[in-house]
Amino acid sequence: MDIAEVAKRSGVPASTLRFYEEKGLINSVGRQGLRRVFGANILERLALIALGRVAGFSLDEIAQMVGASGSPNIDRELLVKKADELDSTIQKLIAMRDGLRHAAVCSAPSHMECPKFRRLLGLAASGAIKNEVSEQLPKNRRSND
Amino acid sequence: MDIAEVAKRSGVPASTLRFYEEKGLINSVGRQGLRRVFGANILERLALIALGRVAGFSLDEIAQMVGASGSPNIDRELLVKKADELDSTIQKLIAMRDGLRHAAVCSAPSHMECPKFRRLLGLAASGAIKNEVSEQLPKNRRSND
DNA sequence: GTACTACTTCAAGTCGACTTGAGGTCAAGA
DNA sequence: TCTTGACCTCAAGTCGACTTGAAGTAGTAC
Repeated sequence: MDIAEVAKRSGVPASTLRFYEEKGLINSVGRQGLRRVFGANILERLALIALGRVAGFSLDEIAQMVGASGSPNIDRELLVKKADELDSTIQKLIAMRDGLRHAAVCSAPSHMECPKFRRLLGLAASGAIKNEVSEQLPKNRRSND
Repeated sequence: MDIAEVAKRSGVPASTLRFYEEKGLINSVGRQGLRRVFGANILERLALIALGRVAGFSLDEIAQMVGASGSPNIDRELLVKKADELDSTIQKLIAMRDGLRHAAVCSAPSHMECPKFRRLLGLAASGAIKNEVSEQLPKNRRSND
């Protein structure tokens, strides 16, 4: 497969594939002239990378886990840790969602006068929600536009 | 309150407070010489901003909602929309968390040979999880270090 | 044999939310 | 009075994950 084929099949832009290769996240099986040639397992590898990104790993972390070569040392402890982090993120987002949903239908003249909203505000202010959440997820990626 | 006081009470660094003021997210009630003087409601305002950030609003969006002045036009429709977005984010994170958690205890010799892990991989590859999630949350903020 | 197109490299730019640094001002304490 | 230290402004830097652009090359179609 050439880079365009991989891009098409995976939805990952060619520029990103080159970038990933440079970072050591993927590699091509060889070249045809100048052009990279990728093996079939590249798609799986890209899926693995996508998975890692969604789970909140940075590209560097992912590179460490999957190495430059195969699909080896995914540290099980690390997985548990990430799962736990995700869990606490989820809890916070649930609190947020419920708060937003209530605020949307709340009959108080202004949100500031709604006790539920104020409680939510308190949560945010106290930092109960604040950090961690933002540290959890990868940066903004706009859908391959 | 001077800026240091606000910083201490809110946990928001002074540099960030200046930045927020510049952006029109907050304003001081006046000056004492050069120094900004903030009213008591600044803390509530900052909480509101923190809340917005956690909910996935950008600073610009927040600025629009809270205006430069008081706590006015928080658009209820927008709240519902954000709540829905949060909800779908939550669903995806839950899938991720469960997948990670399983992978951590899975007895398959390599993750690649575990059917559950491969299913998760498939999800990530298909884009079922992929985007939106990353577009949901604000950028990385390192806990005021 | 030449035009075309899809690839290549490498450097630089982008985005959002801040932080950092240089250089300046001002009120209070020794 | 002089120094200290907390504040000020404004410009520039940072971070991660890419994208974009310029300039070059190589395989294919005519």
